[in-house]
Amino acid sequence: MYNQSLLEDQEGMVTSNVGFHTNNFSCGWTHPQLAFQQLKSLNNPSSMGEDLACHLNGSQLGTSSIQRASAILWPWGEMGEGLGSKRQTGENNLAIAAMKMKKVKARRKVREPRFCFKTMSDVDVLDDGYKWRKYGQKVVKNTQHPRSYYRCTQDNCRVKKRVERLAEDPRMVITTYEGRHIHSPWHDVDDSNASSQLDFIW
DNA sequence: CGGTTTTGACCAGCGC
DNA sequence: GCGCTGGTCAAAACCG
Repeated sequence: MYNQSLLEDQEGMVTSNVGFHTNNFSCGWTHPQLAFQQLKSLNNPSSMGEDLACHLNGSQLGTSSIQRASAILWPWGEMGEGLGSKRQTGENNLAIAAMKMKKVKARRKVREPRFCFKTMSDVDVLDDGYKWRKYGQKVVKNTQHPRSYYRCTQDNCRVKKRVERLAEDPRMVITTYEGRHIHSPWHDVDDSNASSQLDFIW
């Protein structure tokens, strides 16, 4: 059901502001990777490799996990298409950044898949099941909060993520993932039973 | 002592 | 060409 609406809107979207809408789509994701898994299952298998963004609304974030969330989903590559009327929003600051990155990546041949989560949280770094090492921090223009850069600690895994707080609402944390893990989450290593539930790589 | 974080320097892309 | 900006590097500091 959602799959249908996603695809129809995705194809039809040219000028809408934040892509296709599945407002208040409820789900019981407990981790960002599960959210992504859900996202992938909703999407057309042929487009599973596309960059995707996941905007989590009203999530209750404990110290380490998202208990529940509603979501607006949109393909990352289309986020910049209809910025016109919403240029002032935090969502579109993100979209503008995405558009800029798209340009950069278009020049460089390799374009890693990306998607982002926007969550309300006191903590900057969500426990998404993977281990990350911080490799940089940067103050981004027009924001009072620095952006942090992380890399997956696993050998040969080149996944990165950026973490920043929304200027308009510092309670909101934007986590952007880039690339796909070539290994299972650390939680799986600790608990082999969990691997059957989190059996995917992104 | 090994892994992680911090932070200033450096680099590449973009706009003017 | 130049300045601005975002992303990355790498040495030093920090921590368990």
